[in-house]
Amino acid sequence: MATTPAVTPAFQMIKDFLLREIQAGTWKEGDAVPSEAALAQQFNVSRMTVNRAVRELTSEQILNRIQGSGTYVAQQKYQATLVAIKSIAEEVRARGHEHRSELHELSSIEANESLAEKFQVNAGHILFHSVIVHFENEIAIQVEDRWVNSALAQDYLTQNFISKTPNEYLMEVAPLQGVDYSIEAVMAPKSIADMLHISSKDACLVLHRKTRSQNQIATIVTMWHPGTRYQFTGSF
Amino acid sequence: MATTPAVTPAFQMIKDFLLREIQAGTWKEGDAVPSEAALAQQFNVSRMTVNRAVRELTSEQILNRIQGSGTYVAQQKYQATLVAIKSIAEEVRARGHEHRSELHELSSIEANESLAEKFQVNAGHILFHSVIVHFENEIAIQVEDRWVNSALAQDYLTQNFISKTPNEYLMEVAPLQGVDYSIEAVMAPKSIADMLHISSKDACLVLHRKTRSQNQIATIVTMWHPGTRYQFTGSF
DNA sequence: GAGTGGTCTAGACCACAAT
DNA sequence: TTGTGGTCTAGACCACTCC
Repeated sequence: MATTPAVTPAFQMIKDFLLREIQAGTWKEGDAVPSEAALAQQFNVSRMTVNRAVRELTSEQILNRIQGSGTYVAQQKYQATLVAIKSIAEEVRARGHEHRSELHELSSIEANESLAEKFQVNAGHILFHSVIVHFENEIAIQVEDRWVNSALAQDYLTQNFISKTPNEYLMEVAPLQGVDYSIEAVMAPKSIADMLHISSKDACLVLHRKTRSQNQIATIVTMWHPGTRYQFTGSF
Repeated sequence: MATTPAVTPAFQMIKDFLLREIQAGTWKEGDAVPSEAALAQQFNVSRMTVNRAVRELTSEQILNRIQGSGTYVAQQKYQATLVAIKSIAEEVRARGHEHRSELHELSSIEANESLAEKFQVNAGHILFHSVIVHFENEIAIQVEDRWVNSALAQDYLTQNFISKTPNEYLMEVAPLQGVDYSIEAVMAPKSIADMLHISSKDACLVLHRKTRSQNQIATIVTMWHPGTRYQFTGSF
């Protein structure tokens, strides 16, 4: 399944190259990437081959092209879909509000059977666990209960989650491959209700999310939101 | 050769042609469309130009290509994203369960100011209103409270919503242009709780959705789900 | 005017499917 | 073996942007 074809087409190699360099930060959002002519020379292929690579990346919204001007790295697409990979801190700040977080737990633990199964690792595999409460203008809006695969984020424990959220840190060290999620409404358990400063009879909007990176399960997160003051929105 | 002063590029004309013929039913799902060589001859263009048209339609999931075999019309595929435009009936049946619905209200009404604003129409504009409860294996899973723009679905009131859900009907008469949605968790109001056969203290997962079609607001729907037995899931 | 992307050609060789 | 798609070339002309 994961076997690479014996021969990768030239246009694909160019796409891979561009994606790699963008990921590596060689060109940042808004920067111009090399012209078709330059890439054609660099890869020793015809311009049409480069054109295909760049055109496809453009249709994938990785690049923007402006005729007569050049090709540029597109703005990172704020996850179009509902389940924002975008950090909650960013979201709050985007609304012009103040974001603050409280770290309630940060630990390392050997996976028991249940966790090991969820992460598709062996029992005993080291996992990191953090519990953080996020505030918007001093009002609690999210409890983030996160499990992290140590194989993908060795120094998770030494992070300072007050200035940089786990999301922001993990996006850096483990490029996202895919996401599974589910959303449900439940009554808040006492522990969660306390952290959110709501009654345990109140409805919570709960987002479960599992992210994959480098063909492993990277994180499993449960986010609890007070139903009365939080909602997911989106459009397409 | 004679450079075409084409306002529309040749590859785009070929895409349009194929889309039109598929829409018209010339080729149905699974049917083979003409080969690249045949299209090149028909449009008097080079094979590469046809290739681009067909390749793009393939990446748009309109067509499937099988090397050595041919190009085929793909299966119509519905919204992959979370907020399924897919009807709940279809979803339930896909799980191998029985779907049943109860019509609790079906009426025509002149928009008051609030509704008129939401629909971006004048006050007094005719709107249709339906309230339907959906059951999965005789367990209530959704209350669907729907407002419909009469301009886009004149015969909404004469539909038999037991055999065909509003969703299914509307998808036919008003091709979807876009969707806005939000999801929240709330305590069930008494009227909703009764229809779902839950306690009014229970958490409900509520999906608000506004669809656009033909540059108008087509429908505004609120879907109430018992939090304990319903969740949204997805991946990307 | 130089540089960029947008499009197109008329061939070519290959891998794969159907026969 | 024939027909199909998959890829690629080495040019070309055009529209547009930027200097």
